[in-house]
Parts: sequence; structure tokens; C-alpha cells
Amino acid sequence: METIVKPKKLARTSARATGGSLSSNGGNGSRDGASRQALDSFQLQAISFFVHAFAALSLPRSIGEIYGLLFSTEEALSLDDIIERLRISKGSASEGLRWLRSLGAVNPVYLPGVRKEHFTAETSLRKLATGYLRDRINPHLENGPERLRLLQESIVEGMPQSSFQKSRIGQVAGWYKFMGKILPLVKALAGKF
Amino acid sequence: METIVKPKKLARTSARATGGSLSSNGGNGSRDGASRQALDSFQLQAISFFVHAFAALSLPRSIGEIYGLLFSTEEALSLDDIIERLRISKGSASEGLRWLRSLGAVNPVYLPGVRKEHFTAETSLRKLATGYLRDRINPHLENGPERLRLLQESIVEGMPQSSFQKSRIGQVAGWYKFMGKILPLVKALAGKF
DNA sequence: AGTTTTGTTCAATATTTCTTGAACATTCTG
DNA sequence: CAGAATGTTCAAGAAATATTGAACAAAACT
Repeated sequence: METIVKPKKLARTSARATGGSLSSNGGNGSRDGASRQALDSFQLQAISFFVHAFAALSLPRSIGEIYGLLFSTEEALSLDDIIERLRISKGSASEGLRWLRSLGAVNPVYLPGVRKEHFTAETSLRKLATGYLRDRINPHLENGPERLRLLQESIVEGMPQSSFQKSRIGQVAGWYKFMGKILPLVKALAGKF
Repeated sequence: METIVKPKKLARTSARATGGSLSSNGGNGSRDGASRQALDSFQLQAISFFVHAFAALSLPRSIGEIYGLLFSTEEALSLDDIIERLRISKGSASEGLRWLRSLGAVNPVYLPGVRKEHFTAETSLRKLATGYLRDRINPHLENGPERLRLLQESIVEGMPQSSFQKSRIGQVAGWYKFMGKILPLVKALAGKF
């Protein structure tokens, strides 16, 4: 849930607040074994951007980080590249990547002679919107008819309130119709950007 | 975040799974001091419906419960009515109600000679959509220009990748334009339901 | 076939978020 | 004004969710 107005409680010692601990040094190559693969300022800014944007959809930070990194990087990156640059665990990277893949927000890139799978960010609004709607919205709409039926069957005919209850069901039915109209519109408009 | 395919880990002893402990007895009046104010089957079904729907937006269960109760009840209810019927704490009820009020999802009803504030559910799709967009979407869009500027300023001119980075910024700018187009459309269409 | 590389899974842990309950503030009522 | 009724706030505890890390599986090399 999100805050409304009040300043909340001072941020309980959050060691991974904005920016966290991503390495940033002003642009070295890859030299010794310690602080390799630093992020440039554009990448840092993009990651922060997407972490914030994904958080608006209540999605975990790691997913925002991964997408932000791929979005801001021209070359395709492997799982290990992501782990190394973002300093997150293999597990997080693997699951985050899986989620992004299922949405279609990430494209596999096949590099001849390279075993590791590499990825780039998908940036087409149409594809992103379609994937998001398919994976996160449709599932909830699909059992709409079923839920509506349950609601209807819960009405006890002849009670004084059953007329009110029927009008409420009419409202819900209208909401589903609305969704049926607006989603195609969203997809269509997304296709133009 | 949401699961994709795998069955996850067996649900760690969750004492408040679906349905929880809402009183349900088959339709008594309000008699003795113990099990008063039971919910009828329509209310139970509606609450379940909205808990689910709100969860899809990652909103807390208590908010879904409160809206579901008001939605399925003809008379206006007070804070104490809600607490009694839903068996939730005063704090949850107060904050949940506050959130719903700020969204415009709930209407205060003034009853002459009654001190407690009473509420009914707002069911106009236009009002609900407008409130949701205003409270939860717009705030994120408002600092769009600022974020875009930060992104732009993070580009180091003359680097080999700066051309790629500029094209990425173009994409993001396009996304904002899309939002600027689609949101009014949503509001307009919502007005027709 | 054995070894190495690559990626997935999941129990344990860390972190975030929600709920409770009791203290506090505010507004009514007599 | 004192006392009662109503509603808000917030620290502490409970529950849900994300992350880690190490064990495991699968595929690719030799």
C-alpha cells in the first residue's frame, strides 16, 4: 500500500536505500580482480529510474535493477554480467530474468560461439504493454464470469435487500465490460509509440 | 511480485488464508452480546471478490474487506460497524477508511442526530478511476520531466555510447507521451459506464 | 564417461509491509 | 468545564515478500 500524506516513520535503518551500493567509479576498464565492471552515470541513473517505476507497480527492486541495467547497456549481457554489475545473488538474477522474459521485456540474443545466454532490453511499448496485460491483468479478468456467477448465486431471493444486491451485480458487470473495451484500446494506442 | 508457474513453497502456516474468520452464521438478527452482526452470503462473497481484486493491485487485504463490506451493504456504516462486522482493529479500519476516502471510493453520509460518521461505497467507475489515477498514477508521472532531465544530464558527451543513450532517452520520452494520451482516454471511457 | 560450465530451485534469512492495540487528540454533551 | 464518545496515530508484533547462497540439474565440452 502507499502512503497518503503523512511522513511515516523515519525509514527503519534501510541499508539498501536509493542507490544502494552499486559501484560507480568514474569509468575504469576491467582491470584487476576486485572492483571490476563499474556502472557509468547513465546506467546508474537508468537503474534508479526503473527501480522507481517498477516499485510503482509493486514489483521488487531486483527486477527494476535488471531491466534498468539492460535498458542502459548497448551490448547484450549474460546472467553473470548482471550479477557482477548489480552485485545481486544468482537466485535473484535468475528469477528476475525469468520474470522479465515471461513478460517479453527482455530479448535473448544468440551469439555464435558463446555458451552463456545473453539478453537485451525490449523497449517496444507495444510489446511491453501486451506482455504486462497478458501476464498480470488478463489472469484476473479471466475468472471474471465465474466470480460474477458466485456473486449472483449468493443472493437469497425474496429478501428485502436482494433488489439492492442485484443492482450491485449490475455495477460489477459494467466494470468488466469497461475492461473489455479499454484494454484493446490501450494495446492499439501502445502500438503507435 | 507474482508467481509465474511453479507451485511455490507450500504456504507457510498462514492463519488468515482466504475467507479468514469472518462470522457467517446463517442469518440471525442481533441478539445477545457475543456473535452479533454476522455477514450474509452476498456480503461474504463480495468481500472475497474485492479482497482478491485489490490484491491484484497489491493493496492490503483490510482495504479490500472494507470496500467489499460497504459495497455489499445498503445502509451506511460507521467505523465501529466495520470493526464489528469485519473483526479488524480500529487502526486498520481507520487507516483503510482514510485511504478509501482520499481515493473517493467511499462517501460520507450525514445522518441527522447521529454523531458517528457513516459511509457508503462509491461505485461510479468514473469517480473510482479518476481517484485511482489521481492518487496512484499521476504522482509518478508528475516528476517525469525531472527524471528525464536527470537521465539526459547523466550522458557524457563524446563517449562512443552516447548516441545509443540518446536513443534510449527518446524511448522514455515516448512512453511519457503515451501516458499523456491514454490516461484521458481511460477517464473518458470510464465516464460511459 | 567424467569434467566443467551454465542456469534453476528452494530453505533459510533479511527486509518490507500490514495489523493490532493502546495512548492521544478532538469534539460533542450535559 | 468534566466526562463521554469518536477518531487518529504510531510503536511493537505478526505476516508476507524478496534475497541470498548453496545444492542440484542439464547441457556442452574433452
